[in-house]
Amino acid sequence: MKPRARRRANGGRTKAVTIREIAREAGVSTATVSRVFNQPEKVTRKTRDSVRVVIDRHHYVADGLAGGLASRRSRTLGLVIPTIMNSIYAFSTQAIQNTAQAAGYTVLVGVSEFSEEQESILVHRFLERRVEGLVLTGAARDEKLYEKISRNGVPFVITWKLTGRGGLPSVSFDNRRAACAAVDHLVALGHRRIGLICGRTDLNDRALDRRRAFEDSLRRHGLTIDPDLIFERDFEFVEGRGAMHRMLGHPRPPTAVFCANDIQAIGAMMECRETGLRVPEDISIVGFDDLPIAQCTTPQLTTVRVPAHEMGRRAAEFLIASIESGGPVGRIELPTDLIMRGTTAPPRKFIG
Amino acid sequence: MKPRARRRANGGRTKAVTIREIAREAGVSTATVSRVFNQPEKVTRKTRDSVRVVIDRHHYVADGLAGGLASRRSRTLGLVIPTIMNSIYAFSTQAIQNTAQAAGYTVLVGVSEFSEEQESILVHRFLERRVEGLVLTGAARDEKLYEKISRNGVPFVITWKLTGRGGLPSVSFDNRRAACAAVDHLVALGHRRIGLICGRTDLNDRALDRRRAFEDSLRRHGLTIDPDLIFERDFEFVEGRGAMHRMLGHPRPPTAVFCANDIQAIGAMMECRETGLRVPEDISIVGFDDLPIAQCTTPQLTTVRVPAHEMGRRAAEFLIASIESGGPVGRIELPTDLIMRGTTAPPRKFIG
DNA sequence: CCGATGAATGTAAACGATTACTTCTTAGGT
DNA sequence: ACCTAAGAAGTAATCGTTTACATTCATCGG
Repeated sequence: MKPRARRRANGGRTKAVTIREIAREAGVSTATVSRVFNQPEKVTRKTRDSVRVVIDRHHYVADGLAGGLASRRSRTLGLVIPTIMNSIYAFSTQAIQNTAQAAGYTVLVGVSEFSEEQESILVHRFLERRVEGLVLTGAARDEKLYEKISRNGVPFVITWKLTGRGGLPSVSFDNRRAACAAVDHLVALGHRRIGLICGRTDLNDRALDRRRAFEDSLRRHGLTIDPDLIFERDFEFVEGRGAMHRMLGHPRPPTAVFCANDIQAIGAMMECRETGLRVPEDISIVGFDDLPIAQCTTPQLTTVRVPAHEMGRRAAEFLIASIESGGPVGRIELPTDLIMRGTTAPPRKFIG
Repeated sequence: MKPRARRRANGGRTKAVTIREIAREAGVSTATVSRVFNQPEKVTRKTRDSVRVVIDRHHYVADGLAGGLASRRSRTLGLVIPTIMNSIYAFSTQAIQNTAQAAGYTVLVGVSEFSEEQESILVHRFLERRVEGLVLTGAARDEKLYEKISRNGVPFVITWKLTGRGGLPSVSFDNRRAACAAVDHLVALGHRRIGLICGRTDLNDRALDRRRAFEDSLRRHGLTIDPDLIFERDFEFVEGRGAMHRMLGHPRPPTAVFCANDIQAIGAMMECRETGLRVPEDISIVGFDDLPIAQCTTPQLTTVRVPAHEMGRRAAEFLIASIESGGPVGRIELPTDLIMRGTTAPPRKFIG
């Protein structure tokens, strides 16, 4: 007859008070207490106040798990982003959070670290938590995951990557179109030998789109694509810097470099400065994202502005509308802008 | 007799399959299905496999709300950070996520935007979701919130701010000690007129600690504290830049500036460069945080390295240990390092 | 061959809310 | 004074799991 261990999972901390206890002490039914929270207008002021007193006295917090189970609503959205380290995702995440919060939803954020497996695990966890909608980043994932999400009746929307018409739902700008604008700008300035620094295209379909656009644009203008001038690296200043270092070591270095994100672009600029090259006189650089820091470099970075904030907001709005109306999620294309600042100019020979 | 609307909250999307249905189709009891998920070793391989087949066929995902309710475990941690925009929080958040995930917990991230009210709302939501532990940022909040958290039996730990011994639980470095090291360094180099750029101390007790340490250090060295050289600004490059601009416009500008975070420090450096001032020959700058970008500026930024990653990891470990043992959370002080790089040097007059 | 042992599985009572329905009040119209 | 309608509050079934306890069954030492 060993003494039954009383310690529960929460370590003996007691959390006894339930809606029943509140109801008892307030002298009402549990239904009334529930109404005080969810439809206060249906309860007399007098009753409401007396219930609230008891609630406050106990610091009572209703159990959302039980509530969600009973009401079949979790008021939760799931968001999967590839990394939390690149601040560009912070903008869309922020926007989603704000929009969701305003509509009474909470956002679960998951970081996949560019791993499809990780992502799949996160989605599964979100589904377990009965998220009512899902915001995904990019579209590169096994068909089965979409199947699983759908089978569980959860609407979703893809961001940061525009899906084809009639395909999966998405709210995004077009990576190809945006990257194309950047490269075209360099070509228009007279550059003929252009390098590329981008993310790893095997892990990141946005990077792939941008690389493809880069190559297409070069081809379209009749320029050669030199694999020696294409670098796929992680999103770190040092990686951009390292890539630029190798590019400058090339026997025929480029006169311009398109960096598919600002982090790498700034790393590349740093390397140029270190090497004694002037930007844009000796070499032009275009970034992508338009992070706040792009305006703080010297010279200021020419870059592609992506509507991260608006994308997040509209994706969330779209999803919430779908949840509440039961309708399908559609497809929205957002525009991007090439912001011409100080890191691009015609190549040397064109000036002299 | 209007036709009863069938549309449910999820918009008619059907999610019918429950553990009961799985059990029925697999020809076992719900208990066995539950065990296949939670204690697979207690189920025969044969049974297990046949249950798994049914699960896969239906893309069945167990309802975590019901599970959590029944088991009284949510396997969830709550994390409140002031902003998602400053990447320094990304490091600790990342570490917390990883640690939690490895231990089987999911992290709910809430962004308070430096608002105490927002924070209070987030904590309430987390409590509703039955988080088993809470990681807070800073210690400046109404006593009642701690009371509420405790009354709900949830252990918590404070990060980014070291609490007094015997007080609230925390895992952090000491902001004052760290800031002090930075200022002492400048004084040791011979600087006598030193400026400060920091966050808004009315919203941010970490910024307050750093400002206090700055003032204490100056006082200790017998230097005057000139309010004209103290700027409290938001964490943006442009804000650091603006503050530096005003500082340089002062009739007696400082020979060194301590920036209580790297973002503002880099903004300040940019302004110096723009004005034609050389760093560190004309003016010294010390940052705080040691963001990756600090190594990519020219010259590299002298700054205080904070153990963001380790802090996150240990805070999560500490919390999880407390959850699982039922013991209290304690207090851990982590060390910081002053990383001397290229933005600090003796003031002009000391060289000549 | 028997009872004990232990592993595998089943039974059914929680878990703590929500909410469709029912009951009870009260006010107003006639 | 009576009937009705609307508003307030209560009753109790339900949500989909987990898990303590019960049951079944095969194995094994004696």
